[in-house]
Amino acid sequence: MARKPAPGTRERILDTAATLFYDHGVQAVGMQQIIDHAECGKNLLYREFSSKTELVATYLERERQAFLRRWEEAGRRAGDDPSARLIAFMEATALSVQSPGYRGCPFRNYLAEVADHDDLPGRIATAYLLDTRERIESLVAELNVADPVLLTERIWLIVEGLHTAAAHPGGDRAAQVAVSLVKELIDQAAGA
Amino acid sequence: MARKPAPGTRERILDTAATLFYDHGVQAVGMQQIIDHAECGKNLLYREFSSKTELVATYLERERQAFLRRWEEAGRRAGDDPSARLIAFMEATALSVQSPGYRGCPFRNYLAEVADHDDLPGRIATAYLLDTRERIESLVAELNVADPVLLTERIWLIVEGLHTAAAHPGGDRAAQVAVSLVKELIDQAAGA
DNA sequence: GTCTATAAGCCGATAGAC
DNA sequence: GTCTATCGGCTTATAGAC
Repeated sequence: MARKPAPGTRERILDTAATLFYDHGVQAVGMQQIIDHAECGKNLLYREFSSKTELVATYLERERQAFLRRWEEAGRRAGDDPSARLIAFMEATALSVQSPGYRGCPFRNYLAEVADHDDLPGRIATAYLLDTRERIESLVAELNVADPVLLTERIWLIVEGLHTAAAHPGGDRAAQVAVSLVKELIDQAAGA
Repeated sequence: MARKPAPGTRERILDTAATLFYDHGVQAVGMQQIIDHAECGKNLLYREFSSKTELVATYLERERQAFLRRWEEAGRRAGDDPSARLIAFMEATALSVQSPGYRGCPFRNYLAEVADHDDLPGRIATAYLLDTRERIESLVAELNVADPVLLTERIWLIVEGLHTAAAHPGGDRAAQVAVSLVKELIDQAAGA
């Protein structure tokens, strides 16, 4: 009789790969390296993930799902007020970029290191960016501001800057500065 | 006697490598690919650049020199007023990120795709970031604003965001938005 | 574990200027 | 013929894939 597949193998490989991909970049990590760290055989890895591209896509998709959960949780705690939800999103982002070992946004890093955005990982990464931007756009549309397009563009610029700046030397204060600046822009657009 | 070395060989190879490195990422481009595009032999490339790391470092260093020239030229045209110089820098940056084929800042892309920042290319890239940030800091210090540290952090956040956002889908308006936002922040900090 | 492709880097072979 | 800039193939390691 055949041996039963060990449960959680796929997740364990994916965990290992995700850590390596994030810490060293997708291109710099080889399949052999993942196998060594996951302590599995090549056959097992290729049984679960038919190619490196698929493994990368799964890694990014899992990150995307995690982002969506964080977004929903932050939104739930912030209630119905769109400005509170925007600030909650900024604070959640600020928290994530301040986590130890932060090395930039996985999606932005992927798009920076791989030029071809037409394969599955590239489509997931661009979808993440467009989706996040649209979520901000929707919340801003609920605010009663004179120029919602401008405010959306400004917040998005700060979000992009936050992810990038926090990964660079001297980026320790970026999170705090980004949150306070977005608050000020919302107040300024809504208030006065 | 002996054959004369062809003039401009080093520059031609470097031009080719720079284009490939920028368009496809440093890691994705092999030495053979550079040789094929530059239409030279391996020996010639390795005579001019002893390793790929050195070639990448030379590429980044040349980009850094080009940045310094643009900075000085923009500063010269803006005159002595620090706020005019800051805005001139933002406008020059806005222009560069709107150039066709823009695929992000070469230094930030390098740091995103290579995790080890201790080798020569990594040191050049981080030096560029710290230097640029300090230049902004110096100009802001010349302004009479209540909180120069905060204004510096805010402008830097927008600069980081501009480089990143302009490379992403829907980033067409980022340049214009970044310039106008920095103008507003300077006016707000100095004026009212 | 093995296979093929390709990476970086090295060296014998080639060829063009005197 | 001689000398050297340049070329193309070689080596070793490692990539992805079966």
